[in-house]
Amino acid sequence: MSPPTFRLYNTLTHETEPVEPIEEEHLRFYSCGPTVYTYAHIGNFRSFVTADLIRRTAEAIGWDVTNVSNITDVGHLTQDDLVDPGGEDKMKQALEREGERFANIYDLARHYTKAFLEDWRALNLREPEVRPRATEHVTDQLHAVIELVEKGHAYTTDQGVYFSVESFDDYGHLSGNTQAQQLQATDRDVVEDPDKQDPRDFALWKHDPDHLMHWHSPWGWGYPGWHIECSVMGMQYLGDRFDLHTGGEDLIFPHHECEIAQNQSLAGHQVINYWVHTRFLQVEGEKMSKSKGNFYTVRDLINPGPEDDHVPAPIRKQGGVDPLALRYTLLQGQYRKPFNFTLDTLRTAARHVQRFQDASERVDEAIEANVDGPDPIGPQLGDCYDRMLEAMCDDLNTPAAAAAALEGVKVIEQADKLSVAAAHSARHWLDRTNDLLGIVEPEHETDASSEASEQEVISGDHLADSVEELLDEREAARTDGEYARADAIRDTLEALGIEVMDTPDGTEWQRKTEL
RNA sequence: GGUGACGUGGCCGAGUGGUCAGGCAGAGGCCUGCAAAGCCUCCUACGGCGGUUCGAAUCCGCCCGUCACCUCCA
Repeated sequence: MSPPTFRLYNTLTHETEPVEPIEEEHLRFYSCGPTVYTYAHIGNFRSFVTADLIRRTAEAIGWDVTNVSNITDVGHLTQDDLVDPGGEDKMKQALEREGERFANIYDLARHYTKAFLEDWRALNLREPEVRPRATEHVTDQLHAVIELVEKGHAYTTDQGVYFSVESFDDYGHLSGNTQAQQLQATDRDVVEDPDKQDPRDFALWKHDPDHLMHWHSPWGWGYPGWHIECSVMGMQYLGDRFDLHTGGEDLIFPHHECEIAQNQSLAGHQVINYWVHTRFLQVEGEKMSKSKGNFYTVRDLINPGPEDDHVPAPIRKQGGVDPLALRYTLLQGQYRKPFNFTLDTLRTAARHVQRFQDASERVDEAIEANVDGPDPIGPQLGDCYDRMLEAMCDDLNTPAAAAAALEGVKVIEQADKLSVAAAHSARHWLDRTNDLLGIVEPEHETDASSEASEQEVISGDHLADSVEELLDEREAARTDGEYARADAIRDTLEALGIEVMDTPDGTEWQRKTEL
């Protein structure tokens, strides 16, 4: 069977289109990464998950993938175009807020970069081929700015270098913000540079020798504008024609609009064919914000500290959720639709992820047991996989793909006995499902997770001894028909957070999930 | 005001002209000493008003509503 056609919604054309890579069967794309001035939140990661799913889907249909995903570690102004009287930027603000923790702005950026990469791996995101840092490409950015000036697309003032929007006819194509009056000076500039020629013009370089990060340039000491880094790093690693660019919906304007203007002015032609944008998520029906108490970083949910009291108590009590449950939750909504992140969805996701893991264990045991027999489930699982892939190729329809995956795991659960042949089919399906959706098992070994699991094993063992003792006692009571005593023991265990289940194969127990 | 996305059962969420989504919650049943888990069954919706059609959740128009961007934000 030939693989389905991979289709994605292209913001540039407002249509869902077949993805046709410039190089046959080789998708090359750029993903806008984070500014590393704080911990990334679950909304940030919704966007990175989209990029990851594009990669996985492309790989699943047999394509090669080259992905560039940047780290923005330059402190840009809090207002894009503003020469702030106080010279504040996000990273400087963060440094002032947390001054004692970091020796300087580079320290701060390093810390949050490291944290970001840990979260990235925890959520089973595959590594990009290139992960460039903005600070390591400032010279390249300078060259690009010089070239834009030379080509007549930019001009200098005392305060910096600006891109001349008038020099680029197609400005506004991506966002629809074509009318100049939409960008009134009062809207865009809090402090106007009197020498700016058009209110729509945006900064390529800021003259500011006092900025915490500054570099030498033909226009004196200063730092680059926000938009130029992505243009430069994208074209440096992917060339002046590549396939696709991803980011959050807020980046459509101004960031990507400006990036297109820069790219095409530098290259002289269209550089990127497809633009894919992920919608913001809401939390419990509201915009995520610290003041509403519904603002979650990734680490809030997977590894909350005792003092993180904005994290719901059930999550804190059980020491955080499985990162894959968080990932699975994010798959419950298609990237282009509004998505309401709720505790309820997270709870359900945790249960479903557990089912995949249980099925995976059962399959491994069946392979070990090596019992001869027929394989009645192989074809069903193959069909499930086809539907998953079809759904993913249809503009990353993750809810439909997840539904098909759930059907597959059900097929494995319901199989009475797993012959070794059936188990191999199941193993194959689970592996391919994990390749496509990343929801079965972690693909990275992280220090944090191995430490945590080690601890869990230790405390688990300790707990297990006392639980087993109580269960033996209960079993004895049950055999003697002393059900009142047996139930009392069960109540005791329940109070300890242990759930008891009597199965045909004997009594089993597990930690009750608090969610 | 400009631009864009979206509006499906108690909740989440598939579905682009005529047969089923799926999940969660809820109800009943099987199983169980009783539970739990699991399994089976049930709950049949498409914002409103027009239009096209033999037939519309699905196409068209208008209206209403939600969200987002237009200042940094994924």
